[in-house]
Amino acid sequence: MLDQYRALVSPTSDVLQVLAGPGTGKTRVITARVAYLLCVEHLAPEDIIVTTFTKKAANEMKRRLNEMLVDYSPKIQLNNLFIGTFHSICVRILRVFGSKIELDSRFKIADETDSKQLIKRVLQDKYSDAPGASTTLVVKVTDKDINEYKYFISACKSKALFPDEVPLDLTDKAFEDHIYTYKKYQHSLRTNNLIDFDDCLLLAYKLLKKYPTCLHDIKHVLVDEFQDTNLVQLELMYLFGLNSHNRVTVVGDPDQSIYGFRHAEANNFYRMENYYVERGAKVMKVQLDENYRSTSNILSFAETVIDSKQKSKREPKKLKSNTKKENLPVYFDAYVNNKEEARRIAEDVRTLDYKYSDIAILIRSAFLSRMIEQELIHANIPYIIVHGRSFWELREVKLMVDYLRAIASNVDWLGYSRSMEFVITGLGTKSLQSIENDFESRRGKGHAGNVYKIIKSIVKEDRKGFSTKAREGLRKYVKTIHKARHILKNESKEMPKRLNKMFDLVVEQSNLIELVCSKKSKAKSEEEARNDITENLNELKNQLITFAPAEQVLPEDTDKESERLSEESKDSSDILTQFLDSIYLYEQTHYKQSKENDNSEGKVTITTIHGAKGLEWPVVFIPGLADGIFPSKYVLNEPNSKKRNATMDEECRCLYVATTRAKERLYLSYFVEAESFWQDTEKRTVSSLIKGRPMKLVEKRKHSNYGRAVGFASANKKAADFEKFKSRNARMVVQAYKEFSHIPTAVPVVFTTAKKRISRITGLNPVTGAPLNKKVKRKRLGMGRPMKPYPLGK
DNA sequence: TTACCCTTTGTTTTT
DNA sequence: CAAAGGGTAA
Repeated sequence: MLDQYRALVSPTSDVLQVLAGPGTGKTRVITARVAYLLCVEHLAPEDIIVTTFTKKAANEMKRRLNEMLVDYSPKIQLNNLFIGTFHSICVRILRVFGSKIELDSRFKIADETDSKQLIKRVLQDKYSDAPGASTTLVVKVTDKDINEYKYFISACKSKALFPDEVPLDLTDKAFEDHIYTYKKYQHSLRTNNLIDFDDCLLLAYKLLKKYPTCLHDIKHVLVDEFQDTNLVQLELMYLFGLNSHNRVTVVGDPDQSIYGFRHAEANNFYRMENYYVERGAKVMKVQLDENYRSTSNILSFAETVIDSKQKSKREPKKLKSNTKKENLPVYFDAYVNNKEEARRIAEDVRTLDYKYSDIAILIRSAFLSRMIEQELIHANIPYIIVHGRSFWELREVKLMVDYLRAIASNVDWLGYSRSMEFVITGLGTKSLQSIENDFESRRGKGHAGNVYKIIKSIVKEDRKGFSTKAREGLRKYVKTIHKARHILKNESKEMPKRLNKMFDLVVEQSNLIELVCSKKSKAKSEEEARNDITENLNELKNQLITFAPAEQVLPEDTDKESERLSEESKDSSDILTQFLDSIYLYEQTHYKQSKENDNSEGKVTITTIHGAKGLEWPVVFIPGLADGIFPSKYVLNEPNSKKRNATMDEECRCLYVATTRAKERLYLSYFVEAESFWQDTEKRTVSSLIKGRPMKLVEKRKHSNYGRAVGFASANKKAADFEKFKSRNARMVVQAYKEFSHIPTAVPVVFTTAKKRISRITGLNPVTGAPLNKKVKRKRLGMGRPMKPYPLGK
């Protein structure tokens, strides 16, 4: 408590670093500090920048501030507080001042799919432009290539390096090639008037470096979760604080740094200290180590997870537990397979004397939720699952968002091309290519370029080179866009109503539901697929019409701006643009709930560990503690030992974060074998994160219903017979042929999935032999994103 | 040039 | 199971 107070009133003219272990009241300190700045130092809300890790954290902080200040000084306009993620703050700055660095302020944010698509295109062009390349031979660009370049580019951007500034790496033979690709990629982003995630930061950095006075009013900068900042973000923090004589407060915990894969560097704590000391500023450090959250058993266990290697590198820190709860042991269990594990968790959840909302299941990877959901449903336990991105990557949702992009912009080629390709039959690769060439050549000649106009003229002039079908489709497409824009401008109605009408029109005119339905697999009945799609679209519509744009307004750039904004009806396109921004900045969260009914018991939470950051529950389950899962197989298979050690340390910290979410009860477990439809089963061993740790605090439970894998031995024997066949399909066919020989079936000539084949030939269920007409009810399980959700272009 | 059928292949974490 | 890639018929 004393430490918290010291942090709070530390002189605001000094730089302040708060090193706050888990559960030590970090959020409380940073919120109180903001309140202090507002009330005691009388700073205006709009003169304070607060960066948080997520939008949710920002809202939570606003809520707490409001609570604190509502009686004391209700006049303070909290809505003017400059608060949000680094990304969203930077986007807001760029929308206003972007023109100073030749950025069209109507830019859109490119998501992962967009940027991969563009990189793919750049690579393809590079290969076909190469001397001696055959014009007919299409070079295959693999996903692996794309990811490699993407990673390289992202790493550069995270270090605030533009293509010309990347230091020459003589050890890297492909260096020039990488830089070339980086350059070309930037160029193609600009052509589409897109900026990618990293650009949000990089371009804001470029802008502020050149014109630091854009933010001349800022009097204090606060950064939460500082351990997860990367180099650009650090540089941005310096720039934000430039006009306030380095009045900066950062809060974080190096032990909880789990975003290294995003180029975050906990080292920033030291970098920052040196930077300010060199500039003659005084750097105050406050360490919080009194834990108000967890029992001492949980804390001691957590410390053993992170202990050994990492601790020697930094100042020792020992958390002291300050809670009066009963000090229960940490439980650790092994199960035969993931189904048994999930079943046991469900049983525990049901029998524990806690509200469901007090219980969380934290998983390393999203796909692990599937089995757990299944068993929770089976046990009739309500749950809520925090979807990261999967909802936004559903086909129908992405498609609709692409439509919205096309409506909001005339130059968003990716939005146009993807929605057109999907919706218009008869319009294929070549037709799209010719439109794109047209667009790019016009853009090159100094014109702004306008996809909308181009397709409109194709329709009007009956341009050659397109089939009748394609032209008819285009005509309808243009009409839909036109009508949608018209509805948005109709000022006699309120905005939500306009949006609603516009949305319905697009869905209806594009025949979107039927189209998506026909391309979905036939595993579900058609009616059900249609219901799913409609439901998802309704969810999207709901998000759109209830969307409230951020209120914080930056002072307008008085230089020139706004002439071109005036031609487009500002508010309607603005709201779409802002909505799209919020989607691409991951500010829109989507929850999936097991059931509508809201009993007082609440719901169990399922989330990834990364998504659990900053949260706490009385009861926490951490399943899947087996090598290959947690730590993930990518870490274990990393050939470069230096990298492997670094990522392994990060896995340790990840488990540290997970365990310290628990207040009273902590259940750890793992399984030997996973049940999965398509993956060959593989035996697993205890996670090396656990193995070898002092386990005196841990208790293994004796179960009455320790599960068994059914028919495991015989399955193995059979599988051995099929070894000689190379493909899995071949194995399946042979296996099915043997196993289902009681069903009258022909020897499969073509290798189709065996079960599909048999059911098609016999009209019988391949497993039971029963006639095939019962429709099985199924729910979409799992919060993992749909695997590769959307066509990545040709 | 596009549509369609078949085969192969595939799960980290996220602003 | 779900989606991408490859081949071929129309």
